[in-house]
Amino acid sequence: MCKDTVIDKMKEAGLRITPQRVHIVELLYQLSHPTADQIYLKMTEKFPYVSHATVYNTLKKLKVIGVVRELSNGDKSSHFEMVETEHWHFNCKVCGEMYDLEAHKNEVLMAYGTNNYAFQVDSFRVEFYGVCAKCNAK
Amino acid sequence: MCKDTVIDKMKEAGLRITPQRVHIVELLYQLSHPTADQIYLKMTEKFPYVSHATVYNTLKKLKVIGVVRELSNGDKSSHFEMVETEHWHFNCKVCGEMYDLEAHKNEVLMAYGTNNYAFQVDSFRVEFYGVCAKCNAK
DNA sequence: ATAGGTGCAAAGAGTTTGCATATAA
DNA sequence: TTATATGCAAACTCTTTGCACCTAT
Repeated sequence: MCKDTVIDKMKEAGLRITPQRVHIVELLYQLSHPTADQIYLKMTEKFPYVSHATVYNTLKKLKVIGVVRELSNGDKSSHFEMVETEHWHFNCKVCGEMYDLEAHKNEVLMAYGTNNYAFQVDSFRVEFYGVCAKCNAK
Repeated sequence: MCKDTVIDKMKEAGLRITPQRVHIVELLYQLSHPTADQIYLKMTEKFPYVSHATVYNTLKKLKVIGVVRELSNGDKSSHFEMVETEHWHFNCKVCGEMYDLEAHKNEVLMAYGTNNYAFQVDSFRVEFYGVCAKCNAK
């Protein structure tokens, strides 16, 4: 999903396309699953008077219309990323780094349950997102 | 992993086995991925003067020794669960409910990309936990 | 005996809200 | 034109911290 598609979806959803919002979308592509505050800090380079409210508010709306996903792994603050269908992350319990796994996917899968790989994988979980049976029935 | 195994791991890690901590472990089994505050509230039934500090502190230590995992999906507060190797959750974007998927796993997998199932699956992600290559090399 | 845990209260951090002003449509 | 977004500041919620007392080992 490219930037223009995201902006189209925002228009469809009745959201206004402001320069701030466009830049937030751009930063979501540029930065690697940033926190709200990381986006805020980058924003200030282009919009020195941007407020936290704008960043949080926009991220929340992008999430509601389904183009952004909020991630957290028990760090203080949430991370955000553009929604793509398949998603793989590796979370290091030592340094707290969150890796995107497009490149390392097979290596991590192989590493699961062995000690012979650069990544040491202790466990994994799978998260599905959508509408549950109960809400679907309404 | 049963309660006694968890308590053994706590001893091995040099943690003291207090009545409060035993009860927190029990509640982690009884409740379905509770928040810290849900555990705190249940605690007060047995320990009327328990403090938030005790609950948060204990959950953190259980997490560090690897028997508890902290989950979050952008709700205000984190959810906690006992670590088991394979983990599947379904997160409903309408009601916010988090379902354990042992029973529904196949149904959810089938539902991915179709409209013919009770669960409507929009996307998924996979989270691995362990030690990254960089930290492993140290 | 003593290192570590508990309960209390206050502080900290991230996020949200209310409101006046500004702006996209 | 006008409904919506922005920026500011204050409020709110979740989590952590400091400290005196207590307790598991």
